[in-house]
Amino acid sequence: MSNQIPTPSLKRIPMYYRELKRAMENGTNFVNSTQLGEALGIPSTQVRKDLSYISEQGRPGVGYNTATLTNTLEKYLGLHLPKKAVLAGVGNLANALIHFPGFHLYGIDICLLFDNDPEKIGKTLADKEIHHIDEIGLLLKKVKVSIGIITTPAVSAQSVAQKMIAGGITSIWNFSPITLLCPGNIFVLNQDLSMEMAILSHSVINMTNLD
Amino acid sequence: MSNQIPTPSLKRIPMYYRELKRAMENGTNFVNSTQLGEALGIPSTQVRKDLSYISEQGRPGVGYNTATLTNTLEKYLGLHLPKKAVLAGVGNLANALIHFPGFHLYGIDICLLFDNDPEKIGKTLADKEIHHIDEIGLLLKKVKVSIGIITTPAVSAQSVAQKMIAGGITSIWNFSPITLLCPGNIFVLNQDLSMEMAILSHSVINMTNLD
DNA sequence: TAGATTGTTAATCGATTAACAATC
DNA sequence: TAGATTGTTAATCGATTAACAATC
Repeated sequence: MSNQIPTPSLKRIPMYYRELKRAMENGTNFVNSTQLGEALGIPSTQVRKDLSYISEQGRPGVGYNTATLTNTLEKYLGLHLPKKAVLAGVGNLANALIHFPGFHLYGIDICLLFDNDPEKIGKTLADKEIHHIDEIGLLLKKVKVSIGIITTPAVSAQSVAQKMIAGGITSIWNFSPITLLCPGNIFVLNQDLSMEMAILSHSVINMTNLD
Repeated sequence: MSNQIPTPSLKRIPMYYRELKRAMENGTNFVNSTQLGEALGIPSTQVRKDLSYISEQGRPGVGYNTATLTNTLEKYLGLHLPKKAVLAGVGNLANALIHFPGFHLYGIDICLLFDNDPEKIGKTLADKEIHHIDEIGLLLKKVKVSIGIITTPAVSAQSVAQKMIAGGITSIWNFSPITLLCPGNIFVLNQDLSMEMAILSHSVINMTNLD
């Protein structure tokens, strides 16, 4: 029963959530599928369809109660639950991520940092000590961590992933430019920014090519 | 004729390119669709289908010439052409992006930085001066820039986008947590990391829920 | 009640994939 | 020639959307 929501729909749920939070801030008590859709560039039918996978809380003639729906989506996405993460590869990207307010807002706590550069071991970033990657197994025995963030160069990524998985991590956010080979029960979210950059490049070419 | 490649296929092209570059480094002269597919977790039929939108360079019984195909994809994505970009919102994320090697490798040059914080104006990041956002129109008259990168907070993003568009920018990489309202001829690539974070959170919940 | 909007069915649209003739 | 792999057709699968009865 748990997973018959289509992947494209699932990926839109966070957008609805983001928009609902904004509606909350504006003091809007009810939103309808047309309003949500227009704010996000999505047809209202699709909004209703997507939400129907999760809730049944819309009121015909009225719309969705902002607070109730926000809460439902928050629960569905698990944002209300505290989740621990570790990060490996302490470079500029790691620095940006660790200061990113989103983690805290979405219930994710980056509690451990790792690197393999002797220069960095023992130093801190955002008040968190940087450990040697070889210590990850030992340290993960002490805390239950579900999320691993990989911001290492390509060459280290696969071995880091394996160490994380050995330590009990089940979800990986992979910023490195490599396809990780992982067991099927591990959730891998790939985020190689170069891939997006290439699409951006393509868009520039095609802009000038036509219309 | 130019755009009948399906969006999902287009999004996979950069992955093929990345993998081909790796094959080049390994000195592999030919790759076949099965190899490419296995490296990326994609069925070989889909690899051939995707590539067929762009090239017709595979040789039955042999596969694809690594160098030739790399070159074809590079051209298709426009990576070989120099492209100029500006960035608005000089925070931690901007710092990570500007030091990201990908831009250079993919032919993108971030040539101008903008912010609205008086503290930052006149200072430099990676040897580039930070200008006030209000100067963007003036400065864009001097250089032809096609890409705008928005790493500002949500509240400034829409107005920044408008200024970029007024300055002749046609492709926007939007890291801010807001849906930009832009004319239809502007290409917008949204990259709110919170959206991915929410999916990651959801994966953690569903991991523990079942199997 | 009249008007508005939901949730869902069925039709449409589009992407994936199996299968195989063509060809190196 | 025999074996391997392409490019493409047609079948399948899955997502989007139009339409509308149900309902607030």
